[in-house]
Amino acid sequence: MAGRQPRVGIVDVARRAGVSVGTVSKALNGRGQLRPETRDRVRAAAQELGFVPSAVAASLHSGRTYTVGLIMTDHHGRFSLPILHGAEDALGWDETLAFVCDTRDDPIREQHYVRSLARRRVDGIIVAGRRTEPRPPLAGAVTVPVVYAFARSADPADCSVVVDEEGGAALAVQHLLRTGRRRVAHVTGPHGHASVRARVNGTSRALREAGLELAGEPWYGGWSEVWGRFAAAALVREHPDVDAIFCGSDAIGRGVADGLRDSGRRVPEDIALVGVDNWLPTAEGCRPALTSVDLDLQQVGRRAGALLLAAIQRGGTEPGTHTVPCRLVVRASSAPAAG
Amino acid sequence: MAGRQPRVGIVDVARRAGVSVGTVSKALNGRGQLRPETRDRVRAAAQELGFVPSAVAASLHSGRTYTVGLIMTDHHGRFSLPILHGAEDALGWDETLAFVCDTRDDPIREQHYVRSLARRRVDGIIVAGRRTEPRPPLAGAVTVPVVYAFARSADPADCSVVVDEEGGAALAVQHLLRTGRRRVAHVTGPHGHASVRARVNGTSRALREAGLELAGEPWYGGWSEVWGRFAAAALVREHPDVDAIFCGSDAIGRGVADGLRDSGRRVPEDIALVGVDNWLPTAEGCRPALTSVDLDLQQVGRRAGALLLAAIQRGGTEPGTHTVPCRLVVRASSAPAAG
DNA sequence: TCCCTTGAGGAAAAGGTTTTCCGTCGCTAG
DNA sequence: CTAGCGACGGAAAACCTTTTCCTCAAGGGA
Repeated sequence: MAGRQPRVGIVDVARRAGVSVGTVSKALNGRGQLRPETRDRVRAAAQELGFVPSAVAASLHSGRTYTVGLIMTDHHGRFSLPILHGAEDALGWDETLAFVCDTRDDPIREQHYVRSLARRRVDGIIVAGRRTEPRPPLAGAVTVPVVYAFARSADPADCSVVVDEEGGAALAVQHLLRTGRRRVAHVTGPHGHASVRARVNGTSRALREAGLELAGEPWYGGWSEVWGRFAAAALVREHPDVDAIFCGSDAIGRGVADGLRDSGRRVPEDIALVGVDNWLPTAEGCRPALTSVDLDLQQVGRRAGALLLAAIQRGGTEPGTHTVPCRLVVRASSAPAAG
Repeated sequence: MAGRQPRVGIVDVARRAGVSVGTVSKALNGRGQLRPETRDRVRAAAQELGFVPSAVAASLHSGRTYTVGLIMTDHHGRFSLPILHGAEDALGWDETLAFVCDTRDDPIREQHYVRSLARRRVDGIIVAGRRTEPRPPLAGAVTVPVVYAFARSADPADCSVVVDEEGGAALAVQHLLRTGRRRVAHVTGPHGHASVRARVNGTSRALREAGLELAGEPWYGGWSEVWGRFAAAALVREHPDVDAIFCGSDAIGRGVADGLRDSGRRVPEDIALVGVDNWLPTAEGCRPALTSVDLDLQQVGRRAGALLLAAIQRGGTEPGTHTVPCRLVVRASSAPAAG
């Protein structure tokens, strides 16, 4: 199909409508002073000819492309796609389109993409990180506004939007306490991870505020179900009186749920569970369905998009790290204790 | 940052290097006849000035934007992201950038995106479907080549790349037979789904070729773990002698695995399991890890990208449906029966 | 009656490259 | 000595809109 017909341009429309090209532009964009009848005639001509104005030419003139780059580092898109959706919402999805660039964790590739985006004159760039470790800022002289989302830039002079992970952890723990739990343990990811640290802090803080403390040390491990299963078995052996476990991820949570069942503990009757990520396939596949802290990445994306838009319009981002709160999604795994 | 300095253009480079703009263009693009010394001088000037050529202006001239649209309909990106990766590989990720458009399953939105892409003069469009149901072709007069990936277009005159689902099912069954299984059952998704049908067909064919037949009817249900668990329990009751189950998805497979364990059957000792999708979080989280048919979507994307590229260069796609084979990824759930 | 104002639409510049077509210079060969 | 050629690089058109003046005509007020 589409046998390379020579594109119909604004001049063709002008000829057909019997007006000048300037008039066509005005008619189609609702600018200038035109008789309604002329406007209609032009619109009709454009319609009949199937005229599609070239955003390329328009960009050349206006200097704006209504285009942004989204640099993502998680190839599965679990974090970056919600961010993209939020950003689209904020930027006006019918106005601004996004180039999605998956760096595949290769700095060289990332550099390439940044250059590519610069050449294409994107209006701005959103960098969507993976886990919330601060990341090195984009290399090279970037001449457009950049907003880092989810993973903040290591340079505090950059503009970043992050999740309030500590607050999210507190939310989880407070919920567990409200359901009557008192002996809360914490099974989480690798020691040293920024988000692991934040969650430990939030957990401790919430417990302290309630006059309690963590049951044992946090259990550091991986992000996997296997680790969750293993940790659950060990945990009930070491702390048989635990009645709630806050898990650093849904995968861990699901592993813990299985591990507890294997150890003869019932969830939530004996032990309540809360995870993090609210990742539906895992949280809802869990037995029982897993209460989870939703990082609200879409909101992160919206915020990032709004900041980027402001930066584009004003020219230049204002530095600073913006924090978005988490939400708790309650499911069966944290139903109040029977007793 | 980026205090809206007036962009350095090719004329600035020309002035600095003491040559004309045409010469700068030639020097930077390695075209024309230039003294090496001139070339170097220009390159140096460009470097010093931090000149970044505008792809917008270049596109305006050449008519190509080195840009494609990727229309996706699965917001989680489980299918479309691998396709995007493959497409990038084929299109040259350092040449061509992709606008990613998530329709959120809204035809209006899709239309909007198509128009948006047309205005931006993308060189082509890839439509990445969800499950492999044929989908209605893009609405409106699309003037650039379109390739449908994963879900074929309902219009056979379009160009589509799909997975050989039937072959994939056969692969799974043949593998089960090779490990010594003889009584194979099939638990799958909703009756009527194109991919469900294809997998049933592939299953029957492979069994027939081995002189066997399916143990009972296929178990139609949903794509969820819950369905898998339920089906497993019912299945062992109704067909106690089954020694292998081919599951229509990894989620189902995982549910089946759990259901079997609950029913006191061991996987793989008593019953071997194979799933479809090779979706790591599910397949590897499964106990035991689930052997799975990998749809090789990246390959689908590569193929689609290659076809699109050819169409762009020649102007117009050649119609037809292209099929990409699946791969089997063997894990613990299908180890040979002990006996 | 004449000037001014307002409404409608045209002409042309601008935006940043690429590319084609020429011109010039320095040589070489006849 | 001159025609001709090769090497190098400049001038300008082309790509497609948008936007800023401008012009022209008609109508209104003094």
